[in-house]
Amino acid sequence: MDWRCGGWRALPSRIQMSYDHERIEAKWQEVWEKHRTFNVTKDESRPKFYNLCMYPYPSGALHQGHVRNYTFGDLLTRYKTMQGYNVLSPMGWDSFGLPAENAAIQTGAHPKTNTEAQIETMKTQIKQLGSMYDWDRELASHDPDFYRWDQWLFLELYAHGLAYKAESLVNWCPRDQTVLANEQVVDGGCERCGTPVERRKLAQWYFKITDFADRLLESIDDLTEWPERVKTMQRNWIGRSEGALFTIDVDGGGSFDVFTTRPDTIFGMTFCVLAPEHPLVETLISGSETEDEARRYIAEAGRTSDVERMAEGGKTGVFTGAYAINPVNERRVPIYIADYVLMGYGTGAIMAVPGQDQRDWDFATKFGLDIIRTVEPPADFDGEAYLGEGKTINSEFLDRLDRDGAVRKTIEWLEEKGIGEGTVQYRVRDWLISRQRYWGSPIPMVDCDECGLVPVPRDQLPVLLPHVEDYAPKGRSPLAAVEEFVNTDCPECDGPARRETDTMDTFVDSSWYYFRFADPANDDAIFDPSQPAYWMPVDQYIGGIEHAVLHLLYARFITKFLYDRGLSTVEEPFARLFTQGMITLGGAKMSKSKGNVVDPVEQFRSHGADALRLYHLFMGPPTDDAVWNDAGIDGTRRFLERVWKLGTAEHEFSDRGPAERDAEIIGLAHRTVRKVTEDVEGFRFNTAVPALMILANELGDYVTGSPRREAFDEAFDRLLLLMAPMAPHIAHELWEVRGHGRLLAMEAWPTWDEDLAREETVTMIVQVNGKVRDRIDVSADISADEAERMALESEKIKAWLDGDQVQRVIARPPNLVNVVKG
RNA sequence: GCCGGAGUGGCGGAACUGGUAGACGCAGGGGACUUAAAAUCCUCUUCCCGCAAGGGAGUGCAGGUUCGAGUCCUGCCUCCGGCACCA
Repeated sequence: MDWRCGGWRALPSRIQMSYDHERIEAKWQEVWEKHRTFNVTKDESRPKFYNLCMYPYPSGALHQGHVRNYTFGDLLTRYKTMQGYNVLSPMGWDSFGLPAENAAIQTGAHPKTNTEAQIETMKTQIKQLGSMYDWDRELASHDPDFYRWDQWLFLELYAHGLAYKAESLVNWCPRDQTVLANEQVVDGGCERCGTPVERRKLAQWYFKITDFADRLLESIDDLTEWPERVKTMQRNWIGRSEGALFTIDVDGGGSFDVFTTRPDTIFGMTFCVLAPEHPLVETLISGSETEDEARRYIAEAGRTSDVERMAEGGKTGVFTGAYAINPVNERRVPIYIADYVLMGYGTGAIMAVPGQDQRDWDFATKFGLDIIRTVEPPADFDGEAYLGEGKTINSEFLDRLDRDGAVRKTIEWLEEKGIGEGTVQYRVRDWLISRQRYWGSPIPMVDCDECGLVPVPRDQLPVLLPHVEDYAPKGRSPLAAVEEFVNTDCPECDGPARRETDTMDTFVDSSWYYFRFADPANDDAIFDPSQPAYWMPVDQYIGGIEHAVLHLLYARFITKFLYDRGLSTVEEPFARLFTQGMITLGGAKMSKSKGNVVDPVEQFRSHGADALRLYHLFMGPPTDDAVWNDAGIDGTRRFLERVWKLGTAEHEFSDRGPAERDAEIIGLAHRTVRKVTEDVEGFRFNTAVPALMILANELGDYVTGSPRREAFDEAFDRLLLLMAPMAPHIAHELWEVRGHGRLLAMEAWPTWDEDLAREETVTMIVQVNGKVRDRIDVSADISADEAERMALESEKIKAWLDGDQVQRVIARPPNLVNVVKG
């Protein structure tokens, strides 16, 4: 019989009770908000769980990436709440920054007006998704109550020598008209707009993240619940290299320092190279015969971007006319200027060893310089520079040593002579945080002719961002044009002074906002340390992989700083990190500019938030990119319709005694609880949803054939409990319809009984020589001997054996028996 | 170049510590219901041979280990991501 049509009959009073998702979703969103289920305070009696999704930039329109993110996050909030945790799930807005400012420039509305309108729209949409937050803790980075503490943090870093202003070569985005941090340059272009960056020499503000490089690197090992991929990216970014730093004298006076990871090859140095921007260059070339050529080369190098330099292919450079003395053997070698040596790494100068370095080899062959091998390559080696292991040669006191031995001995020698030492270099640079843009937190510094740079006293915070009508980018901060902002009194001497007009990188905001969520309304301090002492670390952090280095590195740095200041009890902010994949359509990430956006708000109307949430959970492994398929959401909607009918139909229950099929459906329900619990713990939502579907489908069959009410109730209620974090609206409605008094969200997460979950019979497969030849239903606790006997008695197996000798029987009860014949 | 990750039906994807490859869903074929359509339901759906019973092949390619390999090992190919003239 067709259970969905004939196995039940709808009562007249329930005719209006079709699955009306719009009514149900609006109803429960209101209930949850009124009930304040997800508003929390410190509660030492329960274990805490801080669950956080990376706070969004308020674009004004929820997109599928947000939906995916918040669906995962909300699932966990609800799941952990049902498990009895005190769950902190806050939401806020990354509302400062270029996107907000650029959007405002396009619409003509002021960034503040625009941003605040967009926050309201997005908040409504997030609520429509049914995703629950403690809105009492809402914060927005453009709010003076928030950015005041950005400024406080800046001053705290400044006071401890970790914020400084310095002039150096920086990355400049000509389109956004501002400088960028190294982390914000991707493939030589601006992280936001892709425009190739230019190099400019400018005075800018930095946070001294390099002081924390070793700690940031070392504690990556403690992040056991972080994806390996992200940890690798951070390790690469920090880029630790062990080697030696030593001084090389210039023949005729002067000297420069070089860093090398291969001090063992020092006897192979046949020339030296300085970066074009190296401070010694000017001295070396003035008056030399190659002076004009060198000046042209330096000027050219200054104009071209890093991308262009590398695209050129081949090495370029100019002889300075000067010579250096190799300290180990007094050999006189030429000093070149070449742009393959970067001023920003190491000392901006190298000892060139073409025998063991391919870049130096390329340069040496192009300029006809000597090549000396100091590591013996294998006999069959036919390459150019040899980078492998080998015996040291042509190196006097290092000869015949292996690499490690030669490295150690060279460093000893340098240290004895007092000209060098073993050292460690990091690739990571200090974090450039000043921006020449309007929509950000003003840097709380004052420049006084008498006193120099003076920090704004903390009781004068916040330095309010003035209202400006003309905030279009001009290459310097729009604040510089606001006289009443710029002109101020020096906090030290009361004389006339000028305010710093650059604003802070928005990654400063996001580097500590998760602390503020623990104590969001504090007017007296960035937060009361007792609050994060309870809530931190974030137990689960969820967001996109694009922040693998940027935000996640900065946040780790600031947390370590706060830890050192005694403000944080944890040294790492995020205990468990989950990075979700993107949603693609037509082979590209969904974006407005590509015109491949599927608007979630439309789907709230057409399919409902629950169907959309389930589809996001179902569509594939949460970590992987997922291809959007319009028809996919039809499938999860159909599933919900079936559950709805199961929950609202009047089933014809039987008053017969318990039978095997009752035990089967209850067993399946218990197995489903086990499966879903394990899958949720392991972030395998894509396999948890099918488990629910199987249970619902089986329940559908069950109710058509004289079901017992007790068995149905036990199984179906478990289904609703399992669905509560995934499709919360429909689950709550059905829970109520079925007469349960308590709010489903407050019920305990279901448990399972292993005895009930155990399957009575299983299908044992019987193989002959590894090929499946028969299937036999057997008791789950069958013995190996019994399994073997049944297999050999099978008619099909006898036919396959065809009288041949049985060599061996492998029995793996209850699943498999393999009969091996000769 | 270096470091990660991944290749499974028409599609998204399942497959515990090596043990029924293709769960679940989508799409498609056939059927029921309907005046009809939609919706819903039933059923089939990896490929090849066969009327069928059944057989054979099959998880990027080539080998290997094993009673047995999507899973382990070796060597390739392809794709994706990160880093990259970092001394």
